[in-house]
This record gives sequence, C-alpha cells and structure tokens, in this order.
Amino acid sequence: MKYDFKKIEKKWQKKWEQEKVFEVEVEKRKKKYTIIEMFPYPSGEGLHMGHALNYTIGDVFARFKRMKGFNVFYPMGFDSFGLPAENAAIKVKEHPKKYTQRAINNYIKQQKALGLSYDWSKILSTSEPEYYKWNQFWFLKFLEKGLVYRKKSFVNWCSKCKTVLANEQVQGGRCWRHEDTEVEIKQLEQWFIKTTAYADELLDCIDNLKWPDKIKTMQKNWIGKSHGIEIDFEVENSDKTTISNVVIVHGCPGDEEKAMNPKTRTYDKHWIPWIKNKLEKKEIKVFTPLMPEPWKANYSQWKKEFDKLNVNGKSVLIGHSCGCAFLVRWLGETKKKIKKLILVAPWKIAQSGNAEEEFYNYEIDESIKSRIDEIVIFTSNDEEEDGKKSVKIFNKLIGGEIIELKNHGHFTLGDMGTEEFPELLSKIVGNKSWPIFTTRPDTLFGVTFMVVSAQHPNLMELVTDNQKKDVEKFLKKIKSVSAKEMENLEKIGVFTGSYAINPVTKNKVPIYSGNFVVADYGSGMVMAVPAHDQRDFEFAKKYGIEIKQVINCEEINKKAHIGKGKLINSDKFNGLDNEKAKQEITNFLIKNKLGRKKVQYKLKDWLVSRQRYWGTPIPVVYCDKCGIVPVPEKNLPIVLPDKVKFGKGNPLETNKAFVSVKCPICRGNAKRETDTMDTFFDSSWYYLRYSDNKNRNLAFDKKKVEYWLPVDQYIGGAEHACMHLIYARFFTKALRDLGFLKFDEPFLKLFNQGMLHGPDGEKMSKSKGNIINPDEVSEKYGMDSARFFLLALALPDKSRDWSEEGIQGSSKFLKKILDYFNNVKIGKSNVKIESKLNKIIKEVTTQIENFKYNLAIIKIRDLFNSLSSEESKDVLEKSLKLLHPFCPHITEELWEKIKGKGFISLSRWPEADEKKIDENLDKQEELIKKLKSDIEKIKKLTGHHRRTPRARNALQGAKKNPKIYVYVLPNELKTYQEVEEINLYAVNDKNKYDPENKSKKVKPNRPGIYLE
RNA sequence: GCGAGGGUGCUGGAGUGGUCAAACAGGAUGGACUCAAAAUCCAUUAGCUUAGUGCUUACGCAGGUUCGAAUCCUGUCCCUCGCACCA
Repeated sequence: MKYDFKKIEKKWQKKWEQEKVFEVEVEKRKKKYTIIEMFPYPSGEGLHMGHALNYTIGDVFARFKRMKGFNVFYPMGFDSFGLPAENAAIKVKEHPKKYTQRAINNYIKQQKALGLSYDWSKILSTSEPEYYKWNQFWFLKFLEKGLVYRKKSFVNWCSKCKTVLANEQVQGGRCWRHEDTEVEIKQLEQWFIKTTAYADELLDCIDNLKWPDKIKTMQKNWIGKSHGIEIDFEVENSDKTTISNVVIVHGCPGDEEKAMNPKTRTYDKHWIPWIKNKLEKKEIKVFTPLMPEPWKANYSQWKKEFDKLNVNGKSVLIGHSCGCAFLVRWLGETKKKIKKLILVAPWKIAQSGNAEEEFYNYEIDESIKSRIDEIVIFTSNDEEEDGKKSVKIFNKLIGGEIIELKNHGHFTLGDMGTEEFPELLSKIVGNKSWPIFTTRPDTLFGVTFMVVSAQHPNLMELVTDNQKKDVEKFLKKIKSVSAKEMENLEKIGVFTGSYAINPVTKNKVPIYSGNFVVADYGSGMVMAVPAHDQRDFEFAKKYGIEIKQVINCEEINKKAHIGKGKLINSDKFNGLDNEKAKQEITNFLIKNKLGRKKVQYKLKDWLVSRQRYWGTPIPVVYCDKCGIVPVPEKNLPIVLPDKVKFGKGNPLETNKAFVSVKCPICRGNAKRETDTMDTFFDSSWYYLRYSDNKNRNLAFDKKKVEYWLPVDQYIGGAEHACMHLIYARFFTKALRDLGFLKFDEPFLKLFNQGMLHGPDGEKMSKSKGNIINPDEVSEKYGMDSARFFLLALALPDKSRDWSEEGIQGSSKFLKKILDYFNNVKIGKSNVKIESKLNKIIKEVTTQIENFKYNLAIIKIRDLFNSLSSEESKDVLEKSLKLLHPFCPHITEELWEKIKGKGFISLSRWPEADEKKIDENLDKQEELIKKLKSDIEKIKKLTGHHRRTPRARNALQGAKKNPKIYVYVLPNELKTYQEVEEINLYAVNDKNKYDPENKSKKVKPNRPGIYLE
C-alpha cells in the first residue's frame, strides 16, 4: 500500500498545536524535567539535515521523559543577534532586523515540520528589546558589583569581523569564525567581565556535573589552575639608573592631626619612610618635604615650600592623595620637565578633601603629559568613590598607566595593613624587580637566563640602547611569521641588554626576549632552567647559554632532564629530593620575603565589548565631567536605533541621535557608549528567561525559575566547551550571588551530539554542495523515516554520513509497520512474544535513558519483526509506544487506528513485566531457526531449483526431494515440534526409522538429520 | 608535545573472557513471485569441505596471561577530536 507520509505528518503537527499538547505550566505536584537544546542562530540559509538530527536527539528524549510522567519543559528560542545578520545587511542591503525576522520565521516553520515537541509558547529571541533590556540590566548589576570593568589592554582583533574578540574566541591564534584570519594584537580600552573572580568555583564544581569527560577536561584545562611561587628577581638596566632625585609630597590630614607631634601624626608616615629608606639604600636622593599646615592646605604656601627643592628633568615626583592635586597644578603652572610622575590614591574632589577649596579648584593642564616620560596612577579596588572619580579625572586629562591594587584603600597604614609598598618601589626605579611565576622552585639554582615575552608592554624598558636595533629586528621577524608556521615554531629570541639577579645565588643572568613566552600569563617573564626544561634547553643550545645541572642525573646532551632526583649545586639544599626541595626552597623564599605562594590561572577576564551594530547596546554614557556613568535602570532598554548607515565601521558611531545624550548625573553633554555586547552575553542566561519569557517587569519570576531550573538535560555541540558553557556557568554563579538564583550550576547533565556529514563524508556546507535539505527528504520519505534513519545510524554522540540507501531502508521498515497494522488481527498473543516484548521494553528504556538510541532502534526493529498476524491489543499498543519517540507521526496515526482516541504522545511509557520474561524462549527460537535453515538448505540442494554449480555437485548421490528425518533428545522434542516438513523423532522413540544410526551422534541442541 | 576517544566483515556499526565467523542495518549475489521490472518475501555473503556435524584463517601490528581472548596485560603503529610553547 502507498502512504502519504506528508499528510499524516501535517495532520498530527496541526493537532498537537491546536490542542496545545506540549504546552506546560508550573505544576508544583508534578515532577519537572527540563530539556534544553543550545538555541540556534537563525541563519538565512535555513535548516539542513544536520540540524534535524540535533533537534531529533533532544525530541526523542523529551518525548520519552514526557511519557515517563514528567512535566517536561522543552522550549526553543533564537540567538538572533550576531555578525552574519549584519554582514548580510551590508552585502544585500537588507536591514538586520528584517533579515533576522525572516530567518526566524523560516526556522520555526522548518522546525515544526520536523515533528519536534517544543512548547512554542515559551519562545524568545535575543534581538528583541524585551529580551536584551535584561542584558543591559545584568550589565549594570555586574558593574555595581565590580564584576564589569573597563581597561586598556592588549586585545585580539579580527580584521574580518572588524571587532575585538574574547580570549575564548581565539583558536590557535586565529579567529573562531575565520580560520584563515590571524588575530591582531592591539592595545585598546575595552569592557571586561571578571570571570576570573569565579575561577576557583568554576573549576571546583566541574566534578559534580554529569557532563562528558571530554568537556570537563577541556574546561579544566581552560581555567588552567596551577600552584607555584612568585619569586622576585631584581632587574638591572645600566642605561636607566638615571634618577637624580625623588620627591614625595604627602597628603592632607584632618584637623585632628593638627595637634599631634611628629611621632603620632600619620600624614607623612605609612609607606613614606619605608620607600625613603629603600631608595636611599640604592643611593638615590629622596626629599620628603613637610608642607605647611596641611590640614588647611593652601596652594601658594605649599608652592613656596616646594620651590626650594631641586626638581629637574631627572626627578621623580610622587604625590599622595591631595599631594597629587598639588603636583599636577604645580607642573601645569611651572611647565617643568620631569622624568616620572607617580600619583598614589590621588584626590581632586574639593567637597570631600581636607584642603581648602581653592586648592583643588583649578584646570588641569593637559600639556604636562608631553613633558613627563612616564605617568603612573596607583589606586585600589576598595578606594572611596570620590577617590575613584579623581583617578578618572586625572587619567582622562593627563593619561598615564592606572595600577589598581587590592585592598589598599587610600594607601594609608590602616588601609594597607603594612608600610611596605613594593609596587611603588619598582615603578620608581623602573621595574627594578620582576615577580617570576614558577612551579619549579627546586630548580632555582639552575637559572642561567631569563626570557621576557616579545609582546610584553614593558619590554622596551629592559632594552638597552646597544641592543635596541637587534630587538627591533627580532620583533619585526616574529611578526611576519604566518599562523601556519606558528604551529611548531622554533624558539627564538634576542638579548635585551638587561640582567636579572637570582635572589638566592645573587648571580647575574642575561634577560632575553623570546617568542615562546606568553605576555599575559604570570608576569610575562620566565626564569629559564635549561638543564631541566626542554624548552629552555633548546633555547640555551641555540644561543650558547650555560646549562647548569641542579638535579642529579646523567650528563645532559640532547634533552633536558625533567624527572625526579636529588639536588646538586644548590648550596644548602644539596642532597634533598627535588619534591622536598620544592617545599624547602619555597619556605626559604617566603621567610626571606623574596617570594610568595601563588595560584595562577590561565583563564582570563571575558572581553565583552564589540565594535558592531547588531548586538545589545552597552548601557553607559561618557560624561566630560562625571566620567563613565551607568544608565539608570528606569531608562532601560536602550533600544538599538533602526536607522543607521552600514558600511564604514560601527554604524552606531555615526548615528548622532544615538550617541549624543545628556549625562544622567549632571545633565551635561555626554556621549553614549557605541560598543555592543558579545552575543555570548545573550546566550549566557536565555535558559532562565524561557521560564518566564513574557515578563515585562522582571527578567524572570523567582518562583518560575526555581521550579523549572536548573536544566536537567542540556544538549548541544562540543564546540562550546570553553565558550558558551563557561560563560553560562559564570552567569549562573554571578546571578546567584546577586540574589536572583538559588542554584549554582545551570546544566546538570550535558549531552554532545555528533555531526551529520554529507554523503561524501565531508562536513555539510554550502560550498561543498553536500547539504541535505529536510524539506526534500520529508517530501520523499517522510520525516519519521528520516528521524528513524538518522538515529539508527550511529550512537547519537558519534558523527555519521548521510546516505540515500539508508533512508530508503528505514522508509521500507516503516511502511512495513503501517502495512502490518492495516492487516493485523487483534486477538491473543503468545507467551513468546510477551516475553520478547517485556525484555525489549526493559532494554529500550535504559537505552533511551543513556542516549543509546541506535541500540534501542535495533531492539524495536527486532520486536516488530517478531510480531505475528494476530496479536493482543496490549502488545500492539506497547510496541507502538516504544517506537513513538523516534517516529511520532505514524505512531500517533496507528494509535488512533487501534485506540480510537487520545494522543500517544501523552500516553504512559510501558513498564516491563519481569514475570513474563523467559530467557529460554529466546534460545529455543534460535535453535529452531538454525534447524529450519538447515532443512531449507537441504531442500534447496536436493530439489529442482539447482542452478548453482555447488548445488549440482551436492546432488550427486542424493535422491530428489528426499524425505527428511530429524532425531533429537527426548526433552527437546517439544522445542522442534513446530518445524514443518520433517519427520521428527526422539532418539529413544520406539517407531524410529534410522538405518544409518544417525541418532547416535545426536547431542544436546544438535539434532541428527537423515535423508531417505 | 599534552589530554580525551578510537582502530571489528564489502560498508555503517554492535559486541568487553567461552554460547562469536561476530547483533542490527545497508550493499552485493542467488532464488521465489512475475511475460518482465519495481515492490515484497527467502537464502547466501572469510576460505576449504560435507547432506549435516568438520577444518583453516580472521576483530590495526607484535608479543604475553589463560584450558580458552575481538574482549585482559605489555609494547608498537595509525586515525579522530581538543589544548597548544602556561613557566
């Protein structure tokens, strides 16, 4: 019979939709099960068969869990912001909004045609203001909490995407979207999210997740936690010890210090005496002038005092707090040239400062930065708000490097908890000390050189005039290396001219710049121990650097010695086992304040700003007076303007109406941020929004989120291991700490589906022309056939190739089932089939539970193949149910036929009845099968149809169409009873007819056969 | 280089100590049906041999453990995926 699959599919898809079969609501009493597939980016090209496979894998699971009695939450949405829409807009001149809407509509249509059981009422799309309003909301919350910050740093830029990229989006030095495009390193100011704040928790929770091990290890490696020690190495650059003097201007204390004597007052204390002492030991002249009446500081009085000092082009000026305000004003007025200006916790806000108002109220002269070699501003994460504002004010006009330290408050003794301020010291003397991270302190005595990253921002500070040419040549050379060569690049480097001093041996070792050191891991410089590190070894061999053995082993010739051993050449640590030495040396360094224990992560903060249009606008404005100002929550969403000009850079920049705004604080003129958010921001929390997708007042209702989330089963590709999946985990934790969520992890279980390749075994792509279109397949064979075929092909997490014959086979099988149900007589079933059915129910249930769909399908095939022309209604129903998750349409159709009403989609999954399972029946069946096949063979060889040469041979000496006698053991008589066209005897049968004594050879399960 | 997972018949892919020449499917070959084809059904599909039981060779390669290995162990080669100079 012919079947109109398309008609059946349409019929049921319509019914499911009309009767809202898959729509769910919070039902406190029912156990929920949430299944979410990574939502797609709606591409204009529509779905191909590979997508169909991905969704079907989830759908089978959802249908199964639903039948198992769970309140199944299975929504779908669209990750609709993103570059392709914008690029299409530029190319075909269609607005991204239109393009996206069209693509989404097409997706929905296609997805519905696949027979997926989504609850479409929960749909969302990230490019709608109702959604991205909450992106902006989260951004502001993060900002408040200090989880978002803006920083100038070295970032990755893709020239094709025309935007910066997050670390996670750079793969092997290339853009994740453009495998042929090497990213450029640029120094830019960008927005970052402090994912590193959760590095430890992200790492620790991984083990509790039921995720594929592969993904778990990938994430662990990405976070890359390692324990080690940071050792301070003094760095010497003979060219740069050219400071004539250092002047430190203290801040302004409150009135209470007026009466205090020099011993008890604090304003010229905290780190000032310490730094003075340190510098004087290095024979640097230090002035720490006491300014007149600092509790009511007056600029001209201070100036009089200050002018007494010899400030010249080689001076370093340091200010603390309002001392900074003084220095900047003084530098502006006198137009003096100096070497360095260092502002420590600067202050420029009159209302909250201790000095007279006129002291602060002056215009900063921007030109001073042209007269100073280096400007540095120190601040702290826990500085007061006005202090932070002051930093921004100074930085905006005179620039300079901002160094934010942790828990230093206003850099007074109480705030810092110590008078030591080594960061300042190193800034004054020009990075005189570098902290070096190592996990091998046991080899410290074997350090024979240092290597600093060629990309390090402070590299040039180490380079002496003599070496400048060489270094520049080297930098040029490594820049021209193509991405391909990067893969097994030779380690090369160049001497910088500077030396480092080993803190324990006091040996002077050369500092090289090398292409194999990562700039932003550790401090960007490594201590090299060529005897015990392969990389260092190669480098040392190449440049003829000394190789000093410190762990006892054989002569080192071709390879470094990496393993264990006892220490040698290591002074008082000699003879120690190297593992033991690690601890001892670490303790020694800590005791002598030469180093500290350090945990180092590979994970970096997430760069979220993008210089593109089609994304969520970042909700801040830049005000000339107030600096960076967050947009008040009540003004959200900041809607992306429709009317923009595409083509040159970010269209938002040229949109005046969007850019020019009033400052929310001072009402003055301000500029809106034109960067948009990385679309991974959108996808970091969409699963939460599903639970309450229409809420206009909240991102989601707490009760709804708490019922439906976290996701029980998440399904998606492995390519997101270190991107989406880390961001989403971070988000969940951050929102938890902001009080929005109660759980720690978004996705309890994760399944990675495999990929569907084209018939040629290649990845499906338009350019290869091997794309299989689901619409066409469904037209030809029906969607159920396609689903059945795709899932039968391989384990769902393995990749597979599409094949036309394959789907024909599946289609045949389904037709057979339809035929069978059209002809089957409903009556009684025998014990055998009952046993088989129950056994298979048991197997299929666990197989689906464990995503072994292909094995489940094998069993289901076996089951249907064993059904006879008459079966009980119960057997038929249960069999259909087993098939339903895979082939939802035809099973609904057949269900209607035998049951008359209701949806099989909503029926209960069958339970296996253990009592009915009889293992022996199976074995018996096999024996019969074997005997039947033997008889078949004999008949063929002796019958009329002998067309093969073999059959002709075999016939010699045998009668045509002989009678067949079969002898079995008496207890097996019953087993073989049903084999037709033979004469069956038990070996001890009285009536036996056995001229050749065949019965003597009969063994258990092995009948004897005699032909007459 | 490191980490993870693999290598089974013509193909996809089951199988983790005997019941395995190896599920299930696809392909191929032969047969039944038919005037013929498609569809359907049946059989065969490592080699030799027998009516049948039998024998030989096989689960990347080479060894080992065992009464017995696709399955356990050791070494080795190859493939796929991920990270990539992380100190």
